Amino acid sequence: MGIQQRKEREKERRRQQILVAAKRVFLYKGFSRTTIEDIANEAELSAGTLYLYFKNKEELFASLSLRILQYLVIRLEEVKAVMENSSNDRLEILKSAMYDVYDFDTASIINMFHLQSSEALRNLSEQLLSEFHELVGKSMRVLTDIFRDGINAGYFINSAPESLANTYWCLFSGVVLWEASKEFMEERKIDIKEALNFAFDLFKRGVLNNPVR
Amino acid sequence: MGIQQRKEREKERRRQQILVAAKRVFLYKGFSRTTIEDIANEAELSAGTLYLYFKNKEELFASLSLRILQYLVIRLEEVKAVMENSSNDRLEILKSAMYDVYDFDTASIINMFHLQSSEALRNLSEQLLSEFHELVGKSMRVLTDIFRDGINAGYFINSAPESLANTYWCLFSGVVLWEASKEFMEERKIDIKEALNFAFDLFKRGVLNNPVR
Amino acid sequence: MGIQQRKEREKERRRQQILVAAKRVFLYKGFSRTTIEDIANEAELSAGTLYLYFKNKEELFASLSLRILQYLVIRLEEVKAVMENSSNDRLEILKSAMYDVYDFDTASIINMFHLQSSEALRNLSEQLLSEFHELVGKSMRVLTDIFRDGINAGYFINSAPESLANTYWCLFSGVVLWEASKEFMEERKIDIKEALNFAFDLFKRGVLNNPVR
Amino acid sequence: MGIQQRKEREKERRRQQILVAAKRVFLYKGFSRTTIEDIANEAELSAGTLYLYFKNKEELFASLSLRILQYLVIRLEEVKAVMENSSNDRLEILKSAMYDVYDFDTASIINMFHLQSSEALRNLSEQLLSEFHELVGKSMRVLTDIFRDGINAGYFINSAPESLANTYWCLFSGVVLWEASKEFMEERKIDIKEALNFAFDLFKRGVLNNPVR
DNA sequence: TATGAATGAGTGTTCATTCAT
DNA sequence: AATGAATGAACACTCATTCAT
Repeated sequence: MGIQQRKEREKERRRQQILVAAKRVFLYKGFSRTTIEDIANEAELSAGTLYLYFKNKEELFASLSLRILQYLVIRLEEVKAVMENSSNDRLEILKSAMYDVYDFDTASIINMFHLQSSEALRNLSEQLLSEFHELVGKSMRVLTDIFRDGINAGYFINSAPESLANTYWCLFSGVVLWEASKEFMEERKIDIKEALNFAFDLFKRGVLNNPVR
Repeated sequence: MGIQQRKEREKERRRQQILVAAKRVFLYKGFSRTTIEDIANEAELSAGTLYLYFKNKEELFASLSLRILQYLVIRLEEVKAVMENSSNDRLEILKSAMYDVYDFDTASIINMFHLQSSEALRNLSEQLLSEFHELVGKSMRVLTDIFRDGINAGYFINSAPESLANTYWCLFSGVVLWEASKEFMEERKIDIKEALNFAFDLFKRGVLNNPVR
Repeated sequence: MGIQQRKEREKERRRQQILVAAKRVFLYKGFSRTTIEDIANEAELSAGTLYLYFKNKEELFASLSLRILQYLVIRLEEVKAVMENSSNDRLEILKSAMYDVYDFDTASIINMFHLQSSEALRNLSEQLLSEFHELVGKSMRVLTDIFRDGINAGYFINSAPESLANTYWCLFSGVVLWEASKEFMEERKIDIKEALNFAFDLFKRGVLNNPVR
Repeated sequence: MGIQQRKEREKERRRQQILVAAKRVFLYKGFSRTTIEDIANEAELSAGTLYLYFKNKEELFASLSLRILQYLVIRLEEVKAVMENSSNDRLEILKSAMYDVYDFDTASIINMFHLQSSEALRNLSEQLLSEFHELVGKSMRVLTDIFRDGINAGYFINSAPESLANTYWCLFSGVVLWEASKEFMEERKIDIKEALNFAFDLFKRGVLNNPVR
């Protein structure tokens, strides 16, 4: 039925409309200080309507983070797959994947790291927390595989791949959070990519086995 | 006035007592979910009493972060001073200073990065925010000086010292937040120092000009 | 108009379908806790549709009670009529009528007494309240007639027939409510009839003029 | 400490003040339709204050019912004790105890029967429900003992004492609820005692073994 | 100085009812 | 006639903050 499909599409569009609004408000105000009313206003809907699409505020927030994490996992798996047939600079491929994810939904990346690094995590239901944990774990495992492969291929220094993955992740989240925080404190637009670029290059210098110097 | 002084001392001691309690609770529950009552209970005082020592919840929280930042600035300045007369491994000196700060008040370091990286920052008054900003800025400037000195001395790769300082800071905060978050998610005690060590060593490999390999 | 009539019939059937569903849900959840959505689900209709058949939730609830009361009045009038030509045991006839009513729609009887005995009454519109009052009044008047007749015929003790009717009604509602409440509290099926039987027999002993003992 | 005691007394007085207000409002509006604000207004306090004395609305409501039930149990146990040494008319003693309870707190008796007979019961927490159930059970057991004793002493007809107790309780609650309901529907003051008196007398006629007629 | 009772503003969530399709 | 998305009013409950004692 065409009608059926149109309804589906509209329902999905409405969901997106709410997610977009939520993303903006959460980014600006953080989880606790954002009210359902705020989001409803931003989405030009009534507060009650939000509950037709999301069980509660927490799930609305988590949806955003989960979505970006899902995308991250997908991109990382692609990187892993590509790498096996490639002699290209592995860290460049990885970096460009991270940028993809970052560009895909910048606000959500920041929100996600806020969620990960903050008390908001303590507000999540058991269920959502474990979904979150699961996805983060998945990302870390794939990232570890990528680094393991690079070590085995002799490109990277001989070290624990888990630790490399861990450090890479920390660097990424650290830069994103810190630059976002500067953006807020100094009230000016900041180019996070530049800082990411510098950090990743430094990381590369540290991890490559026989850098051409 | 002996009496005057004793009173002062007692007042200061009471302030500390509250700060210690607050630190514990904030670490455990985060800013939003911590109630004044929680802290009062932990400090074995009544809620009203807290307001005799701190203007509000926010200031109480910020005090902790400001204190650790003040200590950080002091230690960084020492590092800077020492470095000028030293041919020792500069990054080892810096690292050991960072560990000092970390050990000095672990809970507050984590709280401070939570504050920096999260919505809590948006709760601060103009006044506190600028104090916070000021101290962070100071730290970054001294850190930048340290790296600039290292570059000039030819130890570090030729690059923008601000960017090195920035990356160093991001790495530090990234590791601390991520490990603290893992501790929460996986409900197990995690050795943050180990992760920090790995990360700093990698950073060192990346930043040294002529590493012995 | 055959079409007209068919439409009428269908409309009435739909109304019944809703009433049946509502009865079940109200019995299980009580008035306040029952949502229109609950009833709609039970009736396999949408929430909006219910408003095509009933002005609001309250009227839907009252309809059930009014229907059972109407049936009660009819049966009581039959009893009254029968009695005038009968020398049978009057209280047995009455009791069997009460059982009829009880069996006719047990859920509604309980709902009706809940309505009568509880706050729900305070929710009714002026209009519905007076309809309800009217029907209850009618029942009581017929019941009073029945007892008056029994007194005049010398079967019952000489006393105010209104009081006998009143007590009879209280006993009936008291037993029904109490047994239904036990059913809920003790989470087991209870035979209300047994308790009713005992109560009515005791009442009979009390009211008969020359009981055979 | 006198101060300590005074505080205790004031605290208790405040609790009573709230209970009195709550009782009035609940009686007038029923549980669901009564808002915390209503009670706060009636008690001339702010809504928040109520939560310093009662965990929630439900517990506030239940407190009233539990209190009257506790009193009922006490009075019934006295009746049971007295009866063993008495040849007085047992049902008169019982009746006068019931009147005592009724007079002790009429509003609460009615509220309690509303609670027992209505959906409000479904709102209670597991904990409160079982307390309620426990007290009601206790009352019924003592009442049963009283009737058993009367049967054994040959005063009452030979029948199941549980059933007598049950019927007595149903009659009591039925009369109270019905008269209270009439009071509401007909908007006039009604003498519940008169109806109770008639009902109890009829019950007595029914239950006595060798009534003087 | 310390208390803790009281406040009242704030917020997530529910749900009866409406109405465009 | 039927739908179900949208509304918005309502409400229980929390908690930072104040202030009389």
